[in-house]
Parts: sequence; structure tokens; C-alpha cells
Amino acid sequence: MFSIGEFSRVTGLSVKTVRFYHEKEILIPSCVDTGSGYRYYDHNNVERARIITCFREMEFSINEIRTILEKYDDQADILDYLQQHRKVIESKMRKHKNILVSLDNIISNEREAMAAMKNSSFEVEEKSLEAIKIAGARMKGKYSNCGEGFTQIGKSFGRYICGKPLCLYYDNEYRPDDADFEACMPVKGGKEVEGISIRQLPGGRCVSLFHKGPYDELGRSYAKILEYVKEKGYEIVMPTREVYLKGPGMIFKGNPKKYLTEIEFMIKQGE
Amino acid sequence: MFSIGEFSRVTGLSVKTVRFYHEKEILIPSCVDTGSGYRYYDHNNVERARIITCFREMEFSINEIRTILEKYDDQADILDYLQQHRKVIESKMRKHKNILVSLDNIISNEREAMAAMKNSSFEVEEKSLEAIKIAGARMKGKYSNCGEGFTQIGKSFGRYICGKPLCLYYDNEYRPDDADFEACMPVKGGKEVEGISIRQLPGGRCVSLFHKGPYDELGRSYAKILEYVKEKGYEIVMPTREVYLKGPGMIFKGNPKKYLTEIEFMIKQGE
DNA sequence: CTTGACCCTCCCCTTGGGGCAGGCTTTACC
DNA sequence: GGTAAAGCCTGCCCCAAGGGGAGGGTCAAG
Repeated sequence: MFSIGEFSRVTGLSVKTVRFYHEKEILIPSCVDTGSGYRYYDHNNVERARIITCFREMEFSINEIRTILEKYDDQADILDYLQQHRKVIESKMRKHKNILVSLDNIISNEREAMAAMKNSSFEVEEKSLEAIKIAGARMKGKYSNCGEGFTQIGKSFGRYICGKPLCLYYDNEYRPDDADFEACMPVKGGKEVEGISIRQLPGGRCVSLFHKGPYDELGRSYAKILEYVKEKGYEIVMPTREVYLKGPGMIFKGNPKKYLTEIEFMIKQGE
Repeated sequence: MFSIGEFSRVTGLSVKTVRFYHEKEILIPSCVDTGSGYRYYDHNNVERARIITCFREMEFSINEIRTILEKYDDQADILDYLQQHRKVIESKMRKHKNILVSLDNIISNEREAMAAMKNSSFEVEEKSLEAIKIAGARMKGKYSNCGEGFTQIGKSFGRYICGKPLCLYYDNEYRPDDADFEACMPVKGGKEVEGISIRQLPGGRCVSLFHKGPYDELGRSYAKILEYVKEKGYEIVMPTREVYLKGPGMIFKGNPKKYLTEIEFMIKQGE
């Protein structure tokens, strides 16, 4: 016979837990002193505690354990329980796998953004771009509606997206309320859908400038890059591009002061 | 401006949850009517709710979300949080993987036992056994102490065990208090340890009888198989074997009436 | 006989909400 | 303007699986 403290040390369960199991009627002391209320445990209780611990480690609930222990001479039923529980655990694992994927996406996004932020000089640069495959939703209206376009693409091509969102601007001038633009995502597969075109975006030589800060300050960066283009005598190939390296809606809204956007003007190559 | 019901429909969160998030101060309505106490929400709240939902789906706790949202313009810190959470999720996955392994072991054990129970005739049979590699703990004393032997083997060879436990009996007579026997487990690897020998158990021709029921009724089955051996004029090769197809301690104690044991007597081959 | 260790019950706390009761407010319709 | 229905408020209790502690009774050894 063990007192509850001894029993606790023998089984590795806390005294609280042992009392709790008594209350839940899955581990009933072999004897309770009617006067003092002291619980006393024997070897059968130790065995049963071992079993319960084993099931708890496999994340069976107290109720499941009670059911299993109550009718455990009907093996078929136990098998059913075990297999059902297997399915539950499996689905939890699947969920966690998805969470890991999401987390990794976010982490690598953040990392890239931080790296881009560090490495960019915030001066106009010239560079070459590879051609990339994109899914694009052409829209007319306010610039700020581009979010809807990204949402649509996300819904249809979520699995295939492989880069940062970008916008193509087909207007030669700033038309805040009636713009002609295209919300795009780099993709590596997927089929065309009503309203979304899949195509190759050509590569080539471009002039680029990183813009740090909220979108309503983009004007200053545009002025800077246009001045550079004019100075060099380059001819711009439409549409112009904005790549949203860090902005709202990627993961969460973030601090507008930390938004990072790359303006890209493709330029005509001299032959 | 949305009332809480509209906001609930927009965000997909229950009204209860929205109020709860207000209480926890992670989603504060843009305006609260001082007279009626009605909560009213705007688009920023919708955005924030989207973010919170996103984090909740990744199983961040409310407190973690609050912390992240509070100081989320310091990106480095967020990365730390994400990576720490990644570790948490990873460890949960590892745990679930282990649970799946345990469950599969138990399930296949039960399955095998049920199949053995179904297929056995409970009549004496003759058959050939393959040689098997075993880890054995030789003991003297009461038969019922064999559990300790199995426990020891389990501790040292847990990973290598590949079959049902068995006992070898080296006495020619029934000696309840002073028996010479060996608790064994089939293994597929592992190194010898103080008190446990690893060796090949020879195969060959044997006489076998399945016994169903508690161990104290084994005597009747022994009588039956001995009678058969005598009748056929076989010569028994010591030690005799008992294989515990289903018994206590495998997973949990089980119903003694359903215990299944195989008695095996190796017999000398005529040359 | 006393003291310290041990045990008892009872109550509140955790997470992320769900459900319900009783009482206001808002909105829609007449 | 009146009324009824729908919507909203707070406050309370509930879940799982215990943890923590208060206040008081019990056991065993010196």
C-alpha cells in the first residue's frame, strides 16, 4: 500500500494529477480511509497508472482512456479506437506540416526583404533582368484596387507563386482614378483562368531604383529615376514595373515607413 | 463602419471571438458608443482581423500575437519569434511522429494477436521453426518474475525487438519457486549487455499447442501436449519454449481469459 | 506530547473560446 | 410615432488537464 505521495513518486504522476484521475474515475485508489479521507494505492493501481500514462503520452483524452479501459476486453473496439486516434494524429501532423510551410515562406520573405533593404543603395542603378513567367490580372481604375487583383491571383495560383508581387503600368502619365495597370505574380505553373493571363514577361536591360517608405512618397523616386533616364537619353519600354519587396498584404500590414518597392523601367537597347 | 455582427460576417470570426479579442486588447474596435456600449469596426480592424486569423491558424497564442503586433516594426525580433515558433511546431511534429509509430506498433500487435487467435485450432500441431536471433535474460526463481527480465531487455534493446516475447524453460519438472528459465525477445541487432546474452535460437521440427486463457490454466495444455509427444514417441530437446502472443504487459494488462500463449517443444529428428 | 511532514477539500487560474440569461438599443415596418 | 424583431451588451458558467495555494486535519518519529 502506498500513500498518495509514495504513489506519486512511484508512478511519476503529480499528486494533483493522481487526485484528478480519482475524481475522473479512471484511477480509483484501492482503499480510502473513511475517517481521514486518505487515499491508499496498491500494485494494481501502479499498473493502471502506467497504462494511463502511456495513453496520455499518445494524447488520448481522459474520456477516451476511460472508455478504452472500461470495455477493453472487446479487442475489435479497441482497434477501432486506436485507428481513429491514428487518423486524428495524422491530421494534426498534416496541419503542422502546412504551418511549417507557411512559416518558412514568411521567414524567407522577411529575410529577403531585410537583405534587399541592406544591400540597396537607394540610388538609380542599371541592371539586366531575366525573363519571368507571370500570372497577371489587367485592371482599370484606382491604383489602390490592385489588392483585389493579387487576391484573385492568389486564389487561383496560390501553389504556383514563386516570387514577389509586381504591378505593370501601361499609362504614360499619372492617372490616379482611371489607371490602366496589371497586378502580377511570378508563377512556375498553373493554367490560365478567366481574367488572368499567364505569359512570359521579357527580360533585358533596365533602370532600377529602390524606394523605401509609404506609397504616397513614390512620386519623389519616380522623379529621380526619370531624371536619370532623361540625362542618359534612354528610351523607356512600356509598361513600367513596380516590384513590392515589402509591403502590406504580404503577411501583415507592416509599418509603411519600412515598405520597400523597386521601380523598374525597361530601356530600349541600342542596336 | 460595421456593427459587431457585420464585422463577424466579414471576417469570419464569431461575435464571441471578436469580443474576446477586444477584451484581450489585440483587436480594439475603432469606436465604442459610450451610451450603449456598442462596438463599431472599420477597415483597419478588418485588416487586423485578417492578420490575427492568419497567426491563429499558425497556432500562435493570443499573447504571442499581441507581442508581435505591438513591436512589429522591428523586423529582426519578428524573425526571432517566427523561428522560435517554427521550432515549437517542429517539436510537436516530432512528437506526433513518435505517437504514430507507437500506435502502429500497438495496432499491428493487436492485429497479429487477433489473427493468431482466429487461425489457431487449439489442437497439437507439428511444424518447422526457423532459427531466430534472440536477446535472453537467464533467471532463477519464480516464473512470475519473468516480467523483470522482459523489462530489462526492453530497456537495452527496445529499438531492436522484432517479435513476440518468449520464455525458455530449462527444468524437466515444474518448479514454481525455484525455476531456471530465460526471458527472451527476438531482436535484429544490438550488442550484448551485462546479464543479457544475444545468440541464435536453433530452428527445427517442433510440436506446438496454442493455449487460450490465464496462465494458471497452462497445466492442462502442458498435459495435452506431453501426452501427444509420448504417444508419438518423440524425444524433447530442452529447453522448452512459451511464446506470449497476447498477454499482460505487452500494452496493457488485458483480460486473462483472452491471453494467448504458444507452447513449443523442439523434438529430436530421427537421422 | 510535540513537531514536521503529509494529506484533505475547496477555490481560483490557465487557453480560446461556446452557450445562455436578462436587459438595452437599433432598425424596420406600419 | 409606435411597436416588434433583430441585434447588442454584460455577466455568469462550461470545456480539458491539470497547477497553485489556503486553511485545516492526520500520521509517524523523536
